[in-house]
Amino acid sequence: MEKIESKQFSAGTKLPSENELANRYGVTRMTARAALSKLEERGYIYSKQGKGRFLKEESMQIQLHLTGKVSFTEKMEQAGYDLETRLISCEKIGFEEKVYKLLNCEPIDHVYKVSRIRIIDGQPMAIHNSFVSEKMFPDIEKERTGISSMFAYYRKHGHTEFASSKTMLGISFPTSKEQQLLHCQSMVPLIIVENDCIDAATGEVLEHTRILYRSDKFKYDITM
Amino acid sequence: MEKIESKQFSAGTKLPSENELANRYGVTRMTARAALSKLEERGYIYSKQGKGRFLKEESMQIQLHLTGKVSFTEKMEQAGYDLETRLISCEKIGFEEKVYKLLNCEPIDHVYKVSRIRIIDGQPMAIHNSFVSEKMFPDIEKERTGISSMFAYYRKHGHTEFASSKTMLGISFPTSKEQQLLHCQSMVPLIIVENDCIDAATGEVLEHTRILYRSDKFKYDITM
DNA sequence: ACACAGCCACTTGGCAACAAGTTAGGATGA
DNA sequence: TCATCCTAACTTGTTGCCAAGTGGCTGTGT
Repeated sequence: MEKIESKQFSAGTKLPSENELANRYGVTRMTARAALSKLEERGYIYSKQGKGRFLKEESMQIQLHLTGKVSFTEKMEQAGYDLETRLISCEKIGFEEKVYKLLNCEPIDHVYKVSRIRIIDGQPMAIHNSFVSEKMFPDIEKERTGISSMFAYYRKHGHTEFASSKTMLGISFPTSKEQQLLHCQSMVPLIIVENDCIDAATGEVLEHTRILYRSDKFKYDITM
Repeated sequence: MEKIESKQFSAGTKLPSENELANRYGVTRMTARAALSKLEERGYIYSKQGKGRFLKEESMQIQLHLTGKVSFTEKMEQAGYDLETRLISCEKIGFEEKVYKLLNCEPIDHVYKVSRIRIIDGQPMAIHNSFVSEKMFPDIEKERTGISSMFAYYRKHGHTEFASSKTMLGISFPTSKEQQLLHCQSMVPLIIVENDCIDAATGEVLEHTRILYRSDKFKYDITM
């Protein structure tokens, strides 16, 4: 039904009005409205009352090697992007069986969630969540505001070599909070990548990470 | 706004009616309707006029190692799933610069698109598109109906060892045709994996593949 | 006591009229 | 001639009412 949009014009060109689309395709205005709303929720167009609907400019897609060992920061700086990482929150979380198990924690242990947002060329692109146990890093509560790079933080605690566990990829949609942080609509899929960071020397699990990427901003390279 | 659904009941439990939701959250019925429609388009719920809205049963997610070298068929049979692959179409395509370039073809050459659907335990899960040049396989037109496994077809033509090129991953939404084939709603994201299959001996590009996975049916393992 | 028809309350689906914002053009007046 | 205001014709946004489908309850006749 919304095959009209596949013609893919560019820039801020104006779309036909609801009534025009309805007449042209022999449907009611409500049907045309629903189709256009879908496009709006996917982030392809925007609408202004009294004016019309317009195509958003297509933002470039950044190529990202998902399976690599290099850190996100290094990848982006190496590719010449202006990356800023901002701390959103660092809070104790309630009991989550999955995370606790991965960190070898009991229900009475405390686990912190360190949330940071990745901003590239002024655009928020991903949310990086690190789950860290207080058991492993007792000073996490005090250090909370000063954390910029997790790797730097771990090095300060004597961990030098890192390894990665099995990494899983899934798709989800942003919560309203995540929509605000990422400046995106409710129907923009997020790519969720989860794995653990392990101290290569001792085998200890340092953190569990859950990264939420805006699926429309990246082209993911998963070559082995 | 649709945070109510995150409570995640299970099975075919009935949801509160539009009016009840509207009253409870102090919004209009249209707003509640819009939120519920989103959930319906994502494939989480279904609605019956006169009865109400109900949760769909959550279908299991199949774990799939995306970066592996083993073929999809082998992966699934090894894991004990009942996999059926059905040929949808095998047609000449118009000129597409990207595909033609990858296959080392000129605009006058003919390229075929072999479309097959992967059905696991009776449920359509993925669409597998192979782009093959007539230059490389002159009998493709005649063989079109008899193709079940692409690898078997290539072996018949003397190619024995295969390699894979760079593999790219992206997200998209299904066209109405793809919705029919995959039995899914319009807002179910598809994971698109693209790469080339190369004859390891000669280095020739045999095919370009574009696989469309239903994102809600798989958990993807991208461990290196 | 039981069968059945009709009615009512509830559900989702759909539509039509209205509201609100924008723009362009023409009438009016200095 | 030019500035200003008003109106009309568009756009999207919102509201309310009615249609259609379902199930349960009740009254009525046998």
